[in-house]
Amino acid sequence: MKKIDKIPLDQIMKALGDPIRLSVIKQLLNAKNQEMTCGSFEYCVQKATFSHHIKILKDAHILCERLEGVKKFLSIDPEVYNSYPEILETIKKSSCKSK
Amino acid sequence: MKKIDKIPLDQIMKALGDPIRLSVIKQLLNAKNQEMTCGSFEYCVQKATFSHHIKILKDAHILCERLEGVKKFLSIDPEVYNSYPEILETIKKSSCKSK
DNA sequence: CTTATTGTTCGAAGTTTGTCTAACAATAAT
DNA sequence: ATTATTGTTAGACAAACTTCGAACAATAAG
Repeated sequence: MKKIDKIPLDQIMKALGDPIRLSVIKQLLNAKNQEMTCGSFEYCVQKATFSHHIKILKDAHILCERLEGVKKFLSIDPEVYNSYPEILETIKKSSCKSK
Repeated sequence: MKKIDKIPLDQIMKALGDPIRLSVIKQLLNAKNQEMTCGSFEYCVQKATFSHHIKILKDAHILCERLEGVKKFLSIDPEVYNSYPEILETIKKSSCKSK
């Protein structure tokens, strides 16, 4: 149980350096309550591949989840809003497709 | 000779998702006149490897260069200041090592 | 002309990544 | 009990990435 004091920027950047993962963040920023289930995202790969990308975002502590029965609600980790607000701002403004 | 209308954010992120390359940007942000020669950077890999990372940053249109004899002065592409100022701001504030 | 400086290019080796299909697990609904 | 929904895991594979040493190229200095 190791506490992450601060997520290194290069790991954040690496995790976000992919169109699918960037799209996930963008969709979350536009979503009601800032949360979505895996299945409610729009993506252009197989389910398993998408799950893989979600895992990368969770491993990088960019996403966190909330369970509700069989559903998992994903949202952006509050720590990202605190540590890297400009990055979220940049993604929001970017033209990366969000759907 | 193709003109780049806008550099996609995911490509910027991918290029910056590496500690060496992030360090290059950080060192440039702290440098006098915002420019440095390849040889004046601090890095912990072989010369050839470093050259490879510089090439990635140039291919992503994050760096541009100015020749002066046998030296190449590298600097951050002005387009990055225009399109993604918050990212440079984030790197400047980050604790990624700059030397 | 020879040597030093500055930086790139060329394989090669090993690692990581992205993708898929298939199978699995857990809850919910019929 | 069976079936549907939601999502993960395992195995496989090709493509991309990181790194290195060695060779190369171009200019500058002796």
